[in-house]
Amino acid sequence: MFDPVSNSVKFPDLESRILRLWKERRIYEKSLERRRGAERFVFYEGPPTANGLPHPGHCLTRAIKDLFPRYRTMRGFLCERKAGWDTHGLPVEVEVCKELGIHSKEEIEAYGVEPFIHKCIESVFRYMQQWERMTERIGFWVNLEEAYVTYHQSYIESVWWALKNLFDRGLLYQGYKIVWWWAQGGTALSSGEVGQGYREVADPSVYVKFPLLDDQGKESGTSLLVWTTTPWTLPSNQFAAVHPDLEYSLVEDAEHGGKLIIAKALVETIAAKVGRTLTVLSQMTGRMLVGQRYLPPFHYYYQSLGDKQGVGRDGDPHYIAWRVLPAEFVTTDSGTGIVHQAPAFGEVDFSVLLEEQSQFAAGEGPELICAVAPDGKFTAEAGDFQGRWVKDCDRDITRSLRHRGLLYHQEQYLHEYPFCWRAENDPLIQYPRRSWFIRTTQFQQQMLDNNRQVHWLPEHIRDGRMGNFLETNVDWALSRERYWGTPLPIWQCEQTGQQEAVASYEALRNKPGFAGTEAWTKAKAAHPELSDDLKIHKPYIDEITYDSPFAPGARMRRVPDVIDCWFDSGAMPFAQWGFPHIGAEQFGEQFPADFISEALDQTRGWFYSQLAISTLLFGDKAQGQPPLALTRSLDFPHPFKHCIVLGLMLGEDGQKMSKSKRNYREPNEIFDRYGADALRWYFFAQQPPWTTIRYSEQAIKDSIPEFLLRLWNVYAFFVIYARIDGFDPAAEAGSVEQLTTAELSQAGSYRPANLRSELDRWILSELNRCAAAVTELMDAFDNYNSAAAISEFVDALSNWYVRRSRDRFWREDQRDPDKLDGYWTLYECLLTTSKLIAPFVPFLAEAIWQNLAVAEFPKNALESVHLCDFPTGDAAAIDRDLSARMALVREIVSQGRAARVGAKMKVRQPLAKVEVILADRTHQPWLTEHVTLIADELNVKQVEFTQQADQYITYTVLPDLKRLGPRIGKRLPALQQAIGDADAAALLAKMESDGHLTLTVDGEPLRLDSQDLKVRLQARPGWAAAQGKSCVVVLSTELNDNLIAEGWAREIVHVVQTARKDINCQYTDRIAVGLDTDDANILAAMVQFADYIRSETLASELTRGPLKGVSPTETNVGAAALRTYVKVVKP
RNA sequence: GCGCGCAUAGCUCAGUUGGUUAGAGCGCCACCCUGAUAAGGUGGAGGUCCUAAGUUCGAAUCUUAGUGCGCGCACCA
Repeated sequence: MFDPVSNSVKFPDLESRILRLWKERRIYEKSLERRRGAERFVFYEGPPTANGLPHPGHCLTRAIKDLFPRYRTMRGFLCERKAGWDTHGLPVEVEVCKELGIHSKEEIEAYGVEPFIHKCIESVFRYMQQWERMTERIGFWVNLEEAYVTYHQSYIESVWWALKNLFDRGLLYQGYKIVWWWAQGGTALSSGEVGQGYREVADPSVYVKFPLLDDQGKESGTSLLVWTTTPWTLPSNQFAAVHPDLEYSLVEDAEHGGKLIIAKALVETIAAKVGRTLTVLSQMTGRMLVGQRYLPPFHYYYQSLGDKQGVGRDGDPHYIAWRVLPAEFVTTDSGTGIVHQAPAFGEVDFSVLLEEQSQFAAGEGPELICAVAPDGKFTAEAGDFQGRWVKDCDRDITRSLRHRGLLYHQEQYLHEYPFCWRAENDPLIQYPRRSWFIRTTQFQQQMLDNNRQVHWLPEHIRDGRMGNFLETNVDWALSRERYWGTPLPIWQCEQTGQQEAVASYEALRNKPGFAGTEAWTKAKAAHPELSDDLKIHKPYIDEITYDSPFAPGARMRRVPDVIDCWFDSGAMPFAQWGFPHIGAEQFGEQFPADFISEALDQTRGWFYSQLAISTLLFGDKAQGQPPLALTRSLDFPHPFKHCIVLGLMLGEDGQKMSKSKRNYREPNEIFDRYGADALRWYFFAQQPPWTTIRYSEQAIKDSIPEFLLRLWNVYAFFVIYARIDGFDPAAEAGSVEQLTTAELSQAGSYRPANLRSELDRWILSELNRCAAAVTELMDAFDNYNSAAAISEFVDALSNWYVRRSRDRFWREDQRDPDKLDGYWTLYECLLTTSKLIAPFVPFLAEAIWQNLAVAEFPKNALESVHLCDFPTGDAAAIDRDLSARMALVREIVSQGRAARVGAKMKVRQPLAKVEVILADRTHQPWLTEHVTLIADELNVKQVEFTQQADQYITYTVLPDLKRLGPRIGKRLPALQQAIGDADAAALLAKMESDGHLTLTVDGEPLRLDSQDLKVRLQARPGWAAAQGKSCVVVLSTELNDNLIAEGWAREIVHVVQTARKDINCQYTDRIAVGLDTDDANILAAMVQFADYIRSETLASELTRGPLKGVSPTETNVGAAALRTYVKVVKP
């Protein structure tokens, strides 16, 4: 027996009950158990960073990550889902710093690295719990107990193994490079991280004079005009660069008093900027300027090195700096065409220096000039500016230039500039630094090849965003001079500087002379609760030393760096298992992933880091690189095959979601108000997942009545009547499991579909059509169109099948075969729908299944819908003709209603006749046999399909362009003209009689068959008619006494039904009705249709006049007053 | 500056390989139903498919250019 169903359902409450059920009965575990040994569908969880609270955008990611694994599990695959947490790196350190109210590295050091690390792990742990709660609440089934965590020792050792592999192959190297440097944080950032922090800012932009020197080293009176937006780099100026082939002009600015050299193309622009006339004195090419010496804007280095010369490779002496150099990259897009070179603060400038150095004999060339310390403050070499943050000095530097007459012009320059992605107020600077790099550029082509094999959704990511990113690949800046991260596993000989990589703690312990474990032992003794994973983190790991294999007596010490946390997450395909130290079997079984999904911002993040690491480590079988010990062959793509790239979710205001703007609602509040299913359905059904999605609370709310509640009402309807009628499938069908058609058909009263009514066969056909479509779409990762198909089916079920079936369920005879057919049909539809929606809205699906299957078959039915097989549709049950026909019926009814509205004829008033004119008469014979349905819906006595309908309509005959276009192409307009000129009715008559006709088009005959022409109908004015795409419906509005009387009767029924509702009748209550009116017509109708009124209203007594002790309902029927008395009759 | 994407009804969004009358939901207006009922349903109004040029017999759809928005990239000196 089914449990009674509340008709005022609260989805959030229902969901919490389901969550308990899943947990208590371990349904997720059982869903995997059922598929043990089956083919795998491999899913990788991109680890969320555990350093902040989740917002609705994260809910979308988790919902999509749940949808496809659930679906594939129901389709028979084994899909294990291991949770994961990204726990290292800058984000965490920054969060902890905020908490401690500190910022710089000095402050962290002063606080103490050891307690700082302890804070980091605490912070991560806290956020992980928040995320776990959201994960469970949204119904994301994932194994949280065995989550991989990037700070775990086993995980780190996997990463170490990978790094050792790269190191041993010469792919991990230390280089002196200009990096994007976070001065306050004291570390370099990867290009991926830098990319996350670009912001538009206004910087000072200065035009500075560099006075040229003559042969004697005296000022010549002419200056180079140089532009920069970073005045703070001027003290470190080393060269000025010009394009050798560019034209330059010597100009005079009379007012400012001086001769200047500017690119010819920019003279006018600069004159306009300063608002003065620049008189051109002469022209020259850049080549002619090359080699000239100038006076730099600051003397800090110049005073000691200005006259210094070095021996060039040509054997001659050359000045080592402050000369004009040729450079191809100089353009006239902006500035002056002469570029200030501070090699310490620009990658290109630095390469200019290297090039220049190569022109000198060893040790003779220019050294790098850098007046800025790693903390971003000027060094003692910058005199007055010493100790000050460089960006703060821009103003004073400009002032100094002005005082000395070197500032020619100053303005604000609006441009994008990178800031630290985690410390938003810290601008990054380019800075020379020795750091560790992975030689990814060497594998650029392989990465591109690998990427090309990935099935990206949407497709354009492949060659677009991802492809372009790979095309501009640079070596991965891996090291971070920070604290909370995977330590770089490289130990260096303190004597020779030689290095080696270590792949595990075990390997380290086996080194001769291994020592330095005291720090950890002591910490653990003082804080026994400390996680053992900290043992291989800073600062403890830094204490570990061992005997150098490179020099007797020397010790090996670890380099101090930790690594980019993106490398951590990118290593998860193997590191989640601890591969290769442990977990080789799991890795072999679960590599590569069939499916991953994250938001668009992960293109340069997790998508890239995975792809890069995998390509470098595992290569491609086809390209001959020996794969590591894997059970699967290693063809591209790996480590993932299908990737859904989610669009970013914007806040309600169209802006990026941000905590400070509060332009979104906390996920928990959404769950409490609307429920997880409502949110999920909104995600899946509102738009394809890769579109930028604007958070809309209203749309989430709407998914309840539009879908969830609509289905719930059908379900509630079924249960209400099944209980009333004692419909009890379990009494008839014994051994069931998934309640499939085959299983249900054991029941005695279950009749095969072909014996059931047209309506039953229709909805079963729709059901199977829907299931087949959803299966095909979901196999192709198309959740949007799947949801649309399901929604359409539920609409058909609710608004046509149930509505059209109601009177069957009201029949007295509980064993009426047609009634039982209805129950079986609706039961099957609901059971199958529950399975279809299970991956999408798992809570509602489960609630329905629990009642319709489990409560009814407690011993036999599978205990959760999520253990069932996904319904793929039975082709034999699909009847496309029937679908088309029923669609036509629905259109006719819809047009009939429109015609009634137009004629102001309410549906309660029966009409004698409607006439239907079809544009295409293919289905007319069938319709003729099924007119009762139409008659009933439209409340008419007779439905006629009219062929000779000229009085009602005009025909327009149109060519079927889609058919004819390819065939006759350019002749189409002439054909359209010819058809337009001809008499439509005559053409149709001809077509009707001959099956084809021939028209003269462009002087040539053209034979058309019936398929080539389409008919459009238009209702003539003057009739109560409405026209749709494929039919015109004409009402006969003439009434006779009989029709009017029946109309009265229906009015009476309406009034009585309302009264039933007013006195809160149960569905099955019998009533006594008294009607009191002076209107003879109504009285007559009451007598004439007494039986009808009684049966419609469940009235056992129908009398004229008042009922004792009952207060009447006063209504007007037409012009007459009617007093209605209703009371429940005790059985 | 370069690249990727987006632009359709008041709002949120669909629109399948180019095809005749461009759809849905919400909102609005008018109604219906009353044995799923603090539900349900029907109809209507509402659209220069961002602009312009082009390709084509035919363009919301394809091409090019432009405008606006989002995102990304970086030799922004």
